[in-house]
Amino acid sequence: MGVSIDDVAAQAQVSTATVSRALRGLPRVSEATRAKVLAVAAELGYVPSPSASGLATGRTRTVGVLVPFVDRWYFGHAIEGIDQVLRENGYNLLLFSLGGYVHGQKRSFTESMVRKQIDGLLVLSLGLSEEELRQLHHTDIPLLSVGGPVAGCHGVYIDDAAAAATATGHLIGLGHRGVGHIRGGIQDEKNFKVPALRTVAFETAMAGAGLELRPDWTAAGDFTVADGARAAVRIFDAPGELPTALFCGSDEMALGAMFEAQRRGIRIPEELSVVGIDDHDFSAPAGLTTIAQEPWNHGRSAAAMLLAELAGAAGSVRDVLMPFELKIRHSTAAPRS
Amino acid sequence: MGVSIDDVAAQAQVSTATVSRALRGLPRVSEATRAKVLAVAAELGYVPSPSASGLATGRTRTVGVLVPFVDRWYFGHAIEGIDQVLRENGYNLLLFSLGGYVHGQKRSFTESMVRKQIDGLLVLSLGLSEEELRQLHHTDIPLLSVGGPVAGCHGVYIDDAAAAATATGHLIGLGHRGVGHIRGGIQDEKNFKVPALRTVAFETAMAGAGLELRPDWTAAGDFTVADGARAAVRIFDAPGELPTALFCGSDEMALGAMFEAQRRGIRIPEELSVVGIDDHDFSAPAGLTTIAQEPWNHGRSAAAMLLAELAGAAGSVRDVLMPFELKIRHSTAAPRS
DNA sequence: CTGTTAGCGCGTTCAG
DNA sequence: CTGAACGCGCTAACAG
Repeated sequence: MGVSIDDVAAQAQVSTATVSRALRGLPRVSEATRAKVLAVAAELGYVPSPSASGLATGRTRTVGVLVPFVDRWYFGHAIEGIDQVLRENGYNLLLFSLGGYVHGQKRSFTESMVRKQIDGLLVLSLGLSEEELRQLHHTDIPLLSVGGPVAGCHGVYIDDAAAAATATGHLIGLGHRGVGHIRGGIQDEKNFKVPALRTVAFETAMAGAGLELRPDWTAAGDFTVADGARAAVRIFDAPGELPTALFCGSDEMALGAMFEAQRRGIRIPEELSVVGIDDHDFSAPAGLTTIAQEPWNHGRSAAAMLLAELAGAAGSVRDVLMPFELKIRHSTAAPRS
Repeated sequence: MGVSIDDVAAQAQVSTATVSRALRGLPRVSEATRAKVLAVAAELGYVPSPSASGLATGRTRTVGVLVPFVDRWYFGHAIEGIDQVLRENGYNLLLFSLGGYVHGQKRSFTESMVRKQIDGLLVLSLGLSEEELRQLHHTDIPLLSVGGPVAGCHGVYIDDAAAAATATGHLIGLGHRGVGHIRGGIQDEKNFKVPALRTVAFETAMAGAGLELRPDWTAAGDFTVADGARAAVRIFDAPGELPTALFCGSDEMALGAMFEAQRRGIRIPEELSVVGIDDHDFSAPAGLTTIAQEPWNHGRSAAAMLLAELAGAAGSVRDVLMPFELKIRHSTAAPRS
């Protein structure tokens, strides 16, 4: 079954040490014998055992990716980007998903899951508890966050406050004065700061323009379409006049609000402008104005930095701010009157 | 740094063999010494090295998951389900994504990626080439497909033909006679049969009802919203009358078509009924009538079977048909006149 | 019930 | 430039 390095060595009539050196492109091997070894290895279909080389070197050529969900827009795309550069460099991707809160039970992530299994870890938009963070740092493997700031480690993400401010500014610039808000973070996941950053930036922008924050025009959701629709219901059902615009903490929630508006015959953008953040795959087809970010590039960038660090370039892992861009489509316009 | 089994053995004043037995819950260890070992291990924060035990046992407690994309509805949810049961059983999940066709270059999946790294493999809705399949079987690790039939190995998925027939039947039962079709599979991925199964079932159902298949009412997409919208453009732009209903190969395409219809002021369901397959997260909020399937359960079921097989229950891996259900919402109704 | 002894397959000194 | 020998950390077979 398993053809090992000894088989190759025997067949090539050299020692296992030479095979090892030849196959890994190390110097101190004559071109002749290297060619010979390569040929024999290929012929025998030899592939080194990761377990064995892992044991010998202490490195697994595997990086862990910790995510709260894999089935959400940002994470799916980020993982895709990470996978690309990992694979390009011969690294494996070990996935750890917390799967939201299955059955209300939080699945915890512990050092033991990581111990000696991975060379580095990418943490996606996830607030780790102090305890978990401490354990992780204790293992001394390189750590990097993607999608949002995580206390105690560097990360790659967009400036969420600036993004939210831009979106809000777009609405205000259009002339809107009654702006509602569907914010994220209803679940209040520990240390996950993105929803709060966007919320605060919105409120600051509104205050800066001298506009009122109306509680009855504010609702929270957990970043999903369904929650966006539910939040919209609460705002639309509030007594009195409706806002002329809605700032949503994520495109999914914005889209949910649009569905609800459509259900009620509220015309967009004539009666209501809606803006989100993300540039979800559905946003362009739906004509949603939004702040675009590219999670796959966040993933690529983060993975590249982590690999550089693993390759020995200490200090490669640092904070990186990714670009975002306002994409004006058909869901926003100047208010009616 | 790494506290090894020897450290535990020394500290507990027993042999490494005893430590190994105690920690793995094997018999032939007195409760007293087992407790002692457990205590010491906990105190020292000992965690076995996967590489070492992998080398010794030949098993990695890791299963590979091969997907065409991770950032698509079906796959993201299926992976989530797989991850759950794997984690519950102490297994790791090694992810291999083909990432669609990055830069037009197909990333190939080879035996070497798997060699000695995983104990089993779950292939998600992916047509492997004959060559790849042969290589994989050659490694003799258990193989199981999820989401669609793959020649040469068992799988868990829904009866796509029946699902498509049910959706089509719903339209016909409502009285529609002019039914358009947005089908999947434009990319024609090798061996990926799901789009074709749904397409054929639709055409058979139409023929069975004595209804005409009009080429100008047919368009193809690759299962995404954007493509659904594009396909709808082609159908809506066709000269002559429009169909009164549209059967779509996936919810994403159905949703794309709905966006395009809305853009043109075509009212749903008054002027056009739309039905899809999947029950995508956006479908309920959008009011889309569809055939619901639950990919996370497909993943859970497949992972469970694979684990049973790995646990020694030969024959555990077999074909399983998962349920689907017609969910009537607001996108379908009887035709106007 | 427990300890001793071999490897598992590969990387890595250190001689030559 | 090459080979022999040891060790990585753990499990498995065999004694005791």
